[in-house]
Amino acid sequence: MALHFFNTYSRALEKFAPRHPPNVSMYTCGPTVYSNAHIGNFRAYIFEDLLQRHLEMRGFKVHRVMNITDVDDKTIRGAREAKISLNAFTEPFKRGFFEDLDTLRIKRADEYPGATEPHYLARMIEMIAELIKRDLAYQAEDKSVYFRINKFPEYGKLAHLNLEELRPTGRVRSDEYEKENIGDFALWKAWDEEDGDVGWDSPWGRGRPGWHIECSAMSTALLGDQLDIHCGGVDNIFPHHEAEIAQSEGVTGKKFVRYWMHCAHLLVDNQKMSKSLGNFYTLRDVIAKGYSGREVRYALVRVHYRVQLNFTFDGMEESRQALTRKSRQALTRIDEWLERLRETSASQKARGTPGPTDDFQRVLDDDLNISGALGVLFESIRETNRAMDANELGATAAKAWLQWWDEINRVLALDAVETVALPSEVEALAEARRLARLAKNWQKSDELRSELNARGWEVRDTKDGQKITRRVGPEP
RNA sequence: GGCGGGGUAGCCAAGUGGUAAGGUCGCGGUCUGCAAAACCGCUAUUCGCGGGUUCGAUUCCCGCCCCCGCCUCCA
Repeated sequence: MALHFFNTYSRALEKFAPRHPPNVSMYTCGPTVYSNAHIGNFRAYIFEDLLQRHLEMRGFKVHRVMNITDVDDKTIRGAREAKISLNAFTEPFKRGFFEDLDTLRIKRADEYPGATEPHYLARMIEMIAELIKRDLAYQAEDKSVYFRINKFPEYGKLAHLNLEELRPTGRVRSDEYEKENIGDFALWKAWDEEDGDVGWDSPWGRGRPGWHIECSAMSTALLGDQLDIHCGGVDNIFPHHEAEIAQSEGVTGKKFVRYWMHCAHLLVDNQKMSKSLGNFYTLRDVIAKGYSGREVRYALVRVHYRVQLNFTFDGMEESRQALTRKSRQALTRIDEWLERLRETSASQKARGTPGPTDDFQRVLDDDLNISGALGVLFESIRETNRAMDANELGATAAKAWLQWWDEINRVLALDAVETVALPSEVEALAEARRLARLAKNWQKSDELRSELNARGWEVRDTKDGQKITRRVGPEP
């Protein structure tokens, strides 16, 4: 099966064909920097990371943009409460966001435009002016500028919503009488007292951009009028992405996005995360409980992106076990396997056994079927381990498997961190234990093993002697 | 009410019109001085429920039940 993705717009699996192969333009909705991002946010970013990495493995050259929303109600409120400037308020969260991306081994996008950058504000204003010129937007009595959805018949197509049947949910501000239609959304929000010193001048007076227009402006500025892929969480489908289509196509007259891809929500203990339920976790919260970024990455990537993922700490334990097989072992199941493969590849063994296939990649081609792909990985590990146990894996095959791992790991990014060097006192204890074992002094040997354990090191005896590894804790 | 996603072993989770990947947990075994790792074996006659189509359905169709999410600025 060739590469296929599920397109939210058509609600169907479609063969992937970018406009200008091998180039792929990809826009992903980024964070609003008013706090540290939570694990639900990262589920989306990891899905996008998997998507980018798989595309790259398949030979595409991905140009990816992720916006940073650094002005909105929440950032303004936060800055006001902290009595600091908007920029001073958002800056630490921006920095924290990039640190978190590194923790999770998420590849950097090519650009991270910010909504308050003058260049993009200018473009937003330009787009809004064009929409007004085309009668697709109007300035209301409250001085804000709104998009006129009645003039854009396509509005609602992405979400498959019949706008007449929308229920009021109480989340619509009742004071927005000024709008012609309840569904009209703000392109430019007129300044009010709550905004304090946050605001920019525009042809419609002082104010700030609406959330949706920022994405339309930055995506088209950096990627052109037509994008290959646009991603986000399902909650962005409506109204955010619907609005983006209306604004962008309203200005350019061209089809905005070819493939819309949305990931399902992450649940915690089967409920949506919320602070009041006490099931709200930032990435930092989970790391603070002793899990490594790699373990969190695995836990968030292992379930297909269109299925809701239920996050639990039992699931975190399971992820740890899947990677390491033994919770206190630092050497992972995968590393152990790689080490054996390296030894085998350096040997003179010439016996032929089947080498790797491209099953992993083929399974991912089917709308990023990660569970199937991981199944291929674990089966491969078991089969090659079995062959090595039986002394039946040749050096050439071992080399091929190592190469295979390098390839799939460019997508998974699940390799362990570098092995740390043994401190001298650990080295000394290990040497003493080696000598005790040589003398078959098992009591002494076990005492020394306990001593090493107590110092945070794990000892395993293999036919090649003892192996000392650091116990798993937070990633160094 | 509308729009989505899902109900597969204790738990997590793929998948196919021909009779259930993988992970985790548990038990037994090979190996080991003991452990660990690795490997082997066992653990769903069955895929929410009821009909239908079919030689055959978990997979297709119809109806129903349950869970979760979205419905105007939450990834």
